Amino acid sequence: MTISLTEENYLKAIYSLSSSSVDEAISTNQISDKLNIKAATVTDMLKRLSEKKLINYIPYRGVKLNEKGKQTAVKVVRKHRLWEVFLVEKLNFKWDEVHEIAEQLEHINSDELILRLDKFLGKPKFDPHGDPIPDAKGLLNVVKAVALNKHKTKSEFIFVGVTEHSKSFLQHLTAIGLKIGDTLKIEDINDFDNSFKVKINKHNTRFFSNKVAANILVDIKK
Amino acid sequence: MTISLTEENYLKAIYSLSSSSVDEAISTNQISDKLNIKAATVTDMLKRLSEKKLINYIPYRGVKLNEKGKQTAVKVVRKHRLWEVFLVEKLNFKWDEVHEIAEQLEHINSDELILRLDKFLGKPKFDPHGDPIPDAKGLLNVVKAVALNKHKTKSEFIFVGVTEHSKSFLQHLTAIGLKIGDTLKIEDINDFDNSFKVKINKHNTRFFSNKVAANILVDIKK
DNA sequence: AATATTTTTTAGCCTAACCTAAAAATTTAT
DNA sequence: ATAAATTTTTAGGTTAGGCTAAAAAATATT
Ligand SMILES: [Mn+2]
Ligand SMILES: [Mn+2]
Ligand SMILES: [Mn+2]
Ligand SMILES: [Mn+2]
Repeated sequence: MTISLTEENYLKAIYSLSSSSVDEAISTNQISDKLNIKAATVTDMLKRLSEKKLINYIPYRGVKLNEKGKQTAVKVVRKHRLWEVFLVEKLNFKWDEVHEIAEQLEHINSDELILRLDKFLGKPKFDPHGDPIPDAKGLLNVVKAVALNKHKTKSEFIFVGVTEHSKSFLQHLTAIGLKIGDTLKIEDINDFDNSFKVKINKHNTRFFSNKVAANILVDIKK
Repeated sequence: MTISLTEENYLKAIYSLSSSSVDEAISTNQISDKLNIKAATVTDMLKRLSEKKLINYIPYRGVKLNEKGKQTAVKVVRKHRLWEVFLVEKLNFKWDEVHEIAEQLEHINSDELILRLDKFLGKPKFDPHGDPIPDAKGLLNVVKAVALNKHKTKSEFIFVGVTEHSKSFLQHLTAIGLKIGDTLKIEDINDFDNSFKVKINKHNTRFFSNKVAANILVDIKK
């Protein structure tokens, strides 16, 4: 039984929606919004994925991935993130340029290729956006990082990832001069608009809107 | 106007058929045989490619690529061969393992990616099977190599490529111990079955069936 | 030149993956 | 507990890319 590119994209979407709302069923409309595909079409596909035993679908009640479906989705995510590492580390793309190309490459079907690509890249644990790369068994380092705007303390943080992957957001961070691994220290939070005054690498002071801060993931520096 | 994966495969097939019979129109049946798609389906597609101004198609008279179609086909070939070099040179695949994966990778759509991949690989001129890689402008080193079995002389040759790309043939050459770049000297041609007795790199004597010799391309050693 | 064979096209069908409009089920508000 | 609003499904349509069977055109044989 073969899984089409389109089916892979539906599974990936359901997987991604599931990880933000743990253990709850995903609705037709959520998938429709995420993929920009009309709800009626999504219903069609859910029936087909259910037929193929990749999901548990109850009409009107939503959908969950089963083991097979989750495995398939995680594999696509693994491929996506490995290819992003390849594009940045080996071909010198910038982190805001790789997502669209990886959207294509993630559907290339060859286990041997993933295996060798992973080895060639030195078995990376994270992609250029700080997202964890599932291992060959589908196991994934859960990232316990928290968005910068959830913190109020003036302690030091390390910038470990982003939750938004749009070109404009990533380019904005590059323009500010912020890269993954940088040290961040909250110096002030403005009462008026909840914007952040932050010191980067103990050198440069920058201001982040709350929206920017909400999409920056940090670990507390030890 | 976007060109689908399927359309790319038809254009590539027509291109490949054209290079063996220069300047003659390609028939519906030739394409049907090459792609293992029924002739009626091919006719359908030829009408569509003609609509899209990628080919010159005259019903009952066959088809030729026009400039646009040729350009598209050559670009797919360029991508295919660059990816094969990547797989062999960087990921250590064997030359008989890469074709199927390259059949997928050749459809990844990103000019910037081809550009950077080419640079990363050191702008290679030939793929692992000795096939020339078209440059960014679509220009191609014409290979003037001749099949070994066309030669009768006992002079020395260099093995520069293969005309057959099947796994079984390539594995056979590997088993014999023959690699691209090796020196070949015809020691004898058997009257009975036209098989070749050949010395490889002045060391090892091997016997090639005429069919094998027909698929080995050689240059005369200077 | 007429007939037989081969090649190609046309006609009619199918499936995957999309769509819109309408109906049905569920959820929310009164 | 109804009624209104929202969500989801069903019904019917489209396009790309495949198929088979039959018709038409081109080519080969007598
Ligand atoms: Mn991405
Ligand atoms: Mn990423
Ligand atoms: Mn190949
Ligand atoms: Mn090749």
